[in-house]
Amino acid sequence: MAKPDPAEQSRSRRERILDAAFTAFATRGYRDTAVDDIAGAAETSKGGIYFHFPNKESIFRELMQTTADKLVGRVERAVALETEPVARAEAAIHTVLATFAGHRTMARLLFLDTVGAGRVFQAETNALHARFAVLIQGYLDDAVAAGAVPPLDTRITSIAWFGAINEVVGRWLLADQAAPLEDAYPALRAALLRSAGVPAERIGDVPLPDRGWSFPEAAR
Amino acid sequence: MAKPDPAEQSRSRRERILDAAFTAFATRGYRDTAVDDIAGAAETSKGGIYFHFPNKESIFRELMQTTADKLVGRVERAVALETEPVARAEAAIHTVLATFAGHRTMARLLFLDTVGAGRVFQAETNALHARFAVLIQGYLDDAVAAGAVPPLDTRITSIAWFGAINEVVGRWLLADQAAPLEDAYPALRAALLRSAGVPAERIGDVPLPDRGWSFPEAAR
DNA sequence: ACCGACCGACCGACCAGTCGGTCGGTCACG
DNA sequence: CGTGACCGACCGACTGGTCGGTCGGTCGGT
Repeated sequence: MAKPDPAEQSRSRRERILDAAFTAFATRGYRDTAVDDIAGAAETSKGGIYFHFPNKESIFRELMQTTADKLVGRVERAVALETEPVARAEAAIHTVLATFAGHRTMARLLFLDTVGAGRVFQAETNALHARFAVLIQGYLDDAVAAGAVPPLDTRITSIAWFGAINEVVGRWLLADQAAPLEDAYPALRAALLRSAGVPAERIGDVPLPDRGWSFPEAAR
Repeated sequence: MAKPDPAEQSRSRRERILDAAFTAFATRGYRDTAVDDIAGAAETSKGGIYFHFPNKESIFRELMQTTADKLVGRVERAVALETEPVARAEAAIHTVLATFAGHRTMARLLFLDTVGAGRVFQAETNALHARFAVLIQGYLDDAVAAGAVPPLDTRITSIAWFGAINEVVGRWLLADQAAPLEDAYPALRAALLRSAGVPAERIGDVPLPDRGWSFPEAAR
């Protein structure tokens, strides 16, 4: 079957490695994937891998890069089909969910803190997130029950809340010289309350961030 | 100074280890923290640590547990001071942000995928998140410019959007037998659009999830 | 004399990355 | 053509280093 075909074979060997690494990283995580594992799955050897890549990290980087590119591409194409702003946003959200729904491994690679965490801690983290989400869901359920908020899917909403908070805190943590975390409070509060359907009057005015240097790009 | 005070000294040794581990895990991450590091920082020895803890993981678990407890406690206390549902939600959000603002290490331990990821990948992940957030921010800015949405802090909002999506996908990934990801779309879409101030008419009706067995608790 | 707290040298598993070597092919050149 | 120098792709045993966990031993207090 299909004689070696040297050039093609050799060119595809690199792809095979990438494929194998993709699956391995996505399922076992970066840290728990040994280069030998990848070699095995790609039906090659460690030496073969190090012929094509300078080190383990570069494989991961390339994978992240191209995978993210693929997703961004999809989103941008979907968005381009719409003209009305809200419809564009909807298209973006939908594309992301649809893509991940169809490519679970892609999701794992991109979105899970798959880098490093061993199975155990994945579970640990998961439990932690769940704990907070349930806490939030309780409050939301109360709000719905009290009629302060229209009926809504409190489960998804609470997960979204937690994710939003998590991300805002995370970005703050990783920013080199971040503004005080509390500066984010007004906008975050407003976004979350609105997302749960709290009427605008109840939320009140939200100060906008200073425009004109919206991103500290000047100091360079 | 301060004579040994045997009992107290011995009781506090455990605390010292916990403290040292807390800082170490929060700054270097779980994987990059060697037990010897903790021992050094706690001014004890590896053997001393293994006298108090069965293994490295248990130290981490205990830390996560108590830290989360502390935070949940604060939130619940703050919430208990309010009666009106929306005010309660606000209190919760505010408490979380305020706590983290004052305890950066606590935030790192709890919220960063600090488990395992080496510095490099932290940055990698950060860049990835930023990339998507900026993408979203672009769409939001457009929407604001087009008047489809009232002026708002698009930076924070886009971060929140990304976080929300990220979390929803993440939970779906980790769920043992999750409903199709697309089932989450209507609720997530509605939450996000509302959070950006899209008028209710534009969003339309959102089907509620089946109630009556809202959480598969029955099968046990 | 005994015990509980603690010490630190040591073991063994694991793994990224290296390096000497193989092997199929290719390309002058006679 | 045949052939031998050469090369690039690939192999896998090995190395160097790290790190969790162990274990025989010390030591102060009772």
